[in-house]
Amino acid sequence: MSLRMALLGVLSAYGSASGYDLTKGFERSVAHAWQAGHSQIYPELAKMTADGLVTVEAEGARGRKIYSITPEGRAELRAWLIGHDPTGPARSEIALQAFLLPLLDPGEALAVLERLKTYAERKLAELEALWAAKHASPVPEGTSGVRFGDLALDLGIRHTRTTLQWVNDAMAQLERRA
Amino acid sequence: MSLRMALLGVLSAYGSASGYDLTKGFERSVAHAWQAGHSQIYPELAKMTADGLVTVEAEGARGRKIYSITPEGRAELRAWLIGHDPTGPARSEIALQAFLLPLLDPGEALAVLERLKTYAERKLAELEALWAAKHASPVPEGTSGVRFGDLALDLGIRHTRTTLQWVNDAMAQLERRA
DNA sequence: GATTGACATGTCAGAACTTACATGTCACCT
DNA sequence: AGGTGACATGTAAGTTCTGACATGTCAATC
Repeated sequence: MSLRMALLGVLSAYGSASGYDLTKGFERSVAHAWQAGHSQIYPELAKMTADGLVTVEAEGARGRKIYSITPEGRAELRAWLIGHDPTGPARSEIALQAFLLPLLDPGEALAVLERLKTYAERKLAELEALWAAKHASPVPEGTSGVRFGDLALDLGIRHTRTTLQWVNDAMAQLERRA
Repeated sequence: MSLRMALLGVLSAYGSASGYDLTKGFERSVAHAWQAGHSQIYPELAKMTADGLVTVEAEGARGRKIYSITPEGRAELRAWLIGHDPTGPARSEIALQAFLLPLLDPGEALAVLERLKTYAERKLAELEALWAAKHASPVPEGTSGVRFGDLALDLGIRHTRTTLQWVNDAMAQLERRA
């Protein structure tokens, strides 16, 4: 269901887009909130068309199909946003490795943490670059006067910063014991 | 693969356990890092037995099967921890709703944020209770001198606090505009 | 003696997801 | 004219995950 809502949402923000656009859009903007490859997106768009949530507005060059959201699609999205109780992320390999870390001796554990740190630093840089790029050029605003995706991006940046701080503290703690 | 590693890890920490124990253990301790229900755990244990990573050490009352990790299992787990590049969480309904929030008008958006806040508060209370419970009674330490799962739990608590702070700031921002 | 509820293990259908395969268009460069 | 690479859409096989169904044991309560 969530993939559906993500697609409806991005389509709603873009006005109209092709499956290809949506795939790229996912890579760029929604990636930190929801991931999906084209092999998941194309079939889902077909199903959503069958369900009347989106329509093929036009067919462009190179077989390009331009989708747009229907009133039913808009209604479904609204209902989900307002009525659905969301859950936080259920699976994180980082958290899992953190969980299992005490199985290793301090030297090895430190090496694993070092890698987690690299990961977090790279990710933070990516997200901050995205933020900077977004705020350099004007972007459509939503009904609430907030730029589209800004809240989620902010959340992603904060989470990544928290991870980074955690990894630093964990390393310091381990070094104290070694 | 990650489910496998989570099971090997918990088994390694517990010494030995049944599928039922592992299911409960997942609910209690690893839930914030990796989730799995019994319908996933039982078949996976069977496969792991076939692959020689765990063995049925004994069969207890009520058809209870007690598993323990084999040297091969231990090796596999170590190799994964040391060699596998982990990824952060890929999907979060919370982040997705945050992303889509600008589709709603300020009043509705505020209501959604209110719900996210409740979610984060409840989760934080849960995790902190878990922490308190763990630190009230002695728990086996790992090789690195750190209590099992403490690092991951700490990470979970920090992430939840970050989410809570974010939601408060987002609400304040929206209220300023309304 | 019957019922309730935690203990305990499984299967199955369907949904969601990943990875690889497959095909073709169009613009630009050499 | 040929090659490269971004554009563009799909399919298929296999894995993972969810939610529901199914079955039986044992201890304690009523």
